[in-house]
Amino acid sequence: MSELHQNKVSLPVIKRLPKYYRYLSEMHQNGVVKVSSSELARMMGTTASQVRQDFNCFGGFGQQGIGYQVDVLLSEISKLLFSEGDLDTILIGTGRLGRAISGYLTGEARGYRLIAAFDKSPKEVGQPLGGLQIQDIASLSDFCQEHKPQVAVLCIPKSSAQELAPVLVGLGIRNFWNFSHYDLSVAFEGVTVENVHLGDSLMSLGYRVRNCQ
Amino acid sequence: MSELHQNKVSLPVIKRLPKYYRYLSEMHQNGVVKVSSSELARMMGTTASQVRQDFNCFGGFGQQGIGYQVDVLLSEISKLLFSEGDLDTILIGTGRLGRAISGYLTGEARGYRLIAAFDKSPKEVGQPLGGLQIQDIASLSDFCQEHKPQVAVLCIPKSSAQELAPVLVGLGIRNFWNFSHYDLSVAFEGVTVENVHLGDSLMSLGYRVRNCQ
DNA sequence: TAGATTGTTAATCGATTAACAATC
DNA sequence: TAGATTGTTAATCGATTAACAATC
Repeated sequence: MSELHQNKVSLPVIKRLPKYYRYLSEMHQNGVVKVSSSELARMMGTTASQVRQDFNCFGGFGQQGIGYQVDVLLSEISKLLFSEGDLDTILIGTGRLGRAISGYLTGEARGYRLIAAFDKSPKEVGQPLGGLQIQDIASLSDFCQEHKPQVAVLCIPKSSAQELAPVLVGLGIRNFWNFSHYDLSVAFEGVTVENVHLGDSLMSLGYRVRNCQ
Repeated sequence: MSELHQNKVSLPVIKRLPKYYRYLSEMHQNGVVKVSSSELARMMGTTASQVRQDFNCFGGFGQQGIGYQVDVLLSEISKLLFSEGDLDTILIGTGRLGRAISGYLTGEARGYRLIAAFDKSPKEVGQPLGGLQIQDIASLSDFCQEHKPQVAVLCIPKSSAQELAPVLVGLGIRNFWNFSHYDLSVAFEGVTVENVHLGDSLMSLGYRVRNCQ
């Protein structure tokens, strides 16, 4: 039963896939061949039930009585995460954070191709950034019409994001890695947004530290 | 009924507090005086029920029949998030990401005081970083014994995090803002960890883009 | 075959949403 | 008072965990 019956996978499951990928990659590198749901659960700090339920969202990856083959599991999850080639991606905002993220995208990340970076500051425009040349935000429209990027990474302040979001959506971009503190998903329907709200993250840590939770 | 009866607040609620804080700050700046749970819910893309349930984890912030006063709500939530002064914080790892985060901590973030930055590279050690001088990781132990930092920010690779985590925990640090791909919470009990796994975030976005969810 | 472990259904748990009495 | 809106209890929904038949 190895075909995918991935009708509608819940967000909690999707969010766990990368963690499975990390642990399985490591095991694979260490030459581990076989793993059971309970071993994997113990390593990852979860339950065997959850591991099996999660994998069964995508079809049967294991062998009853035996367990899971690490390479099979890894390649199936890789297919889910990275299939169909790299995603053409543009970066908006080349400040400190934008530059760090650009390095991450080009260097370590898998499944994405950074094809352009934009900034509105004349100081930034024309500067090199990881093999690319930073472009003026004014040329965004032309660029998108020509290259049809699939993903935009927003490393800009809230106010700029609020301004730019309708433009980007209007240009056909439907997927966002959003570092701005503007809530894209509240304003736009049918758009896929992965938020990295550093401020929120830090505040919720602060709450837990101060209130001992 | 304005006293806090905050026995044990669930993580989903805690994670929503920063978002309330953001929206209420903006309203406050715009001179909005009063808001109802349904207005706030509509703005934030949630439900009035959830807003009221959330606020009632901390006690009654509103007035029946009237609504909530923006300034009361904002100051109550600020108390929850930022009370008891700034948290002494150290940064481990001063690469691209570490530098971006350091700027964020010193510049924009509220409730934290960055008191030291460490790196193991001799190239980094001694360099200035936002008013501080980067220290050698070898002096971490002495520094912590003297200054008792409460929070460590980990901007280092997985392997370094794996090595350093027991050291940091041994030195009494119990709170982590973790950008490394090492799962601290799996290995250590009784430790508060806020993860920012950029790789995981990007992969889960990739899944949704590729599988149209 | 017996033991192990999956795939899958059922039970539990917790979070969200709805309902409504309290009250401004 | 009547209308509005909270605080809080009850109902629903969904995710996690447990149980167990299928099967290697």
